[in-house]
Amino acid sequence: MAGVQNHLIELLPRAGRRTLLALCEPVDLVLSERLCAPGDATRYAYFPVNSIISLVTAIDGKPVLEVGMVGREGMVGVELVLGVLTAPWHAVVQGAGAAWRIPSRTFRRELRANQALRLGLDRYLYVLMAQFGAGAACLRFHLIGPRLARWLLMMQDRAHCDHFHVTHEFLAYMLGVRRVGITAAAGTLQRAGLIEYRRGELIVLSRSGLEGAACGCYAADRRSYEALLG
Amino acid sequence: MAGVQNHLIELLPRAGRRTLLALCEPVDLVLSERLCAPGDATRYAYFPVNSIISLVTAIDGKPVLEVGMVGREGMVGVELVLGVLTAPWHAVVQGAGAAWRIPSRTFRRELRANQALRLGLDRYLYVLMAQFGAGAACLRFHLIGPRLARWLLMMQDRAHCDHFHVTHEFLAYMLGVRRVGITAAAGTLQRAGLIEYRRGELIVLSRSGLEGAACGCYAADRRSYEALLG
DNA sequence: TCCCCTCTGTACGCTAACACACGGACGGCG
DNA sequence: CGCCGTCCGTGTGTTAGCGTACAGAGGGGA
Repeated sequence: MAGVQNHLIELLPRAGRRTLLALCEPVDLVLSERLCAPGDATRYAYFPVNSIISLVTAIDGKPVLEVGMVGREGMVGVELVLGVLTAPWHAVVQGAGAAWRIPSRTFRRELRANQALRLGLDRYLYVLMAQFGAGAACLRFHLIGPRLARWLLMMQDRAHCDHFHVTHEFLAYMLGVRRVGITAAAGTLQRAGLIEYRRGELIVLSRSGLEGAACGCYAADRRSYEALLG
Repeated sequence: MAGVQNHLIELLPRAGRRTLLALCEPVDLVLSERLCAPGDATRYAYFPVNSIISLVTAIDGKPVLEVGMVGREGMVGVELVLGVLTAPWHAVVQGAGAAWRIPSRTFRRELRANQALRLGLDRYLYVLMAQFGAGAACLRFHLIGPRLARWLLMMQDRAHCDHFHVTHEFLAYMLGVRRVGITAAAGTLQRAGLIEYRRGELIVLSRSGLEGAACGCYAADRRSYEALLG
């Protein structure tokens, strides 16, 4: 029980937590694994422990832009909470690690029985929606540099360590920009001494520096989460 | 009962519909009225009949970009469904008209009692989330022209008439672009014979033409709604 | 050790959209 | 009828980011 390590589960009262965990199985998610795709029936819900999953939206079926990031503060498969069996986006493992997994049917049954679970996940859904709204504005009005800084901070929050495996190419994909755009922005952050990277490994040197470089959306997101699930 | 005219309510079984309507009162929403703002406690939920409401997201407290549009196919106040009492965005009346209104407390109580209501609204929430995700990609990758065409079509669907009162200035605000950008795009649509406008009045001349000019996001949104609430 | 593949740096031309500014046109109101 | 506020058209210069292309630098595998 001490090793649960998913915030949404930890928020449950003792009894509800125990029954939910009894229905879950621990899994190791591997890098680039696709947990679901739009249109496909969702087979499992996931509660990440130290894994990280990106929610990636598609245009004409092709995934093009990250719209959400899920770590131990959240879950993958929110559509099940709303009684829908297919996901509206791709969910791609972006940081390998452990997660709790529960079959869709079992999860939906438990949702009906476990009131506290339902209430907690409803709040998480609200936070997600709020982030989507704010994220759209960020995408439209903020420059690549601040957006990159924000992304790195979100990543670090979920990775719980200061270095991770990402290429410029990948970052460009997540932020919906060209690789060259990332090279420029990341170069600036590196010259400022905030990060350091080489060949796909990136290290955060100054968290506070990044917070200064990031747009206000990062702080806003955190406040929103804290207020409802803190 | 014949005059209900809100799709979410009409989807309810006869009994549930009747009890919900008994708790609602009809109101007339006036142009530019603000139904809620982020941070404020939501006082009422609204089920538009022939009114139209824009959901507008803010950066640093200033509303800057429309992220959703609500007409008789939806509702304002979804946060209440998730058990949260404050809205994450502004809701601004964009087309005057009638709506059903229900106080927050009453609505939440009814939600607990009326299972069908809850199930229907959950699905609506899913559609909203899906639209937010897709909308972000649209915002990022599509040009002003197609986005404008899409917006006009969404508006027409909800207004149920082919002319409405909007200025270029206002359209620019909704789409998060400059007024001049709209002038250029709207001029193109007008020269193509798809719309006609003068001094704040805009008329759709060719719906099918607009459908051709709009990005695929319009059709995708409709499909998504039809699939779940059609 | 050498090769090849991946990743990063840089360069060039292009364009959608930006900021700002101004003039003209319509229309309500006195 | 004339005034003035609102709304639309246009023009000029600027910029962030795009598409593309190529070269060098690591690093792993044969």
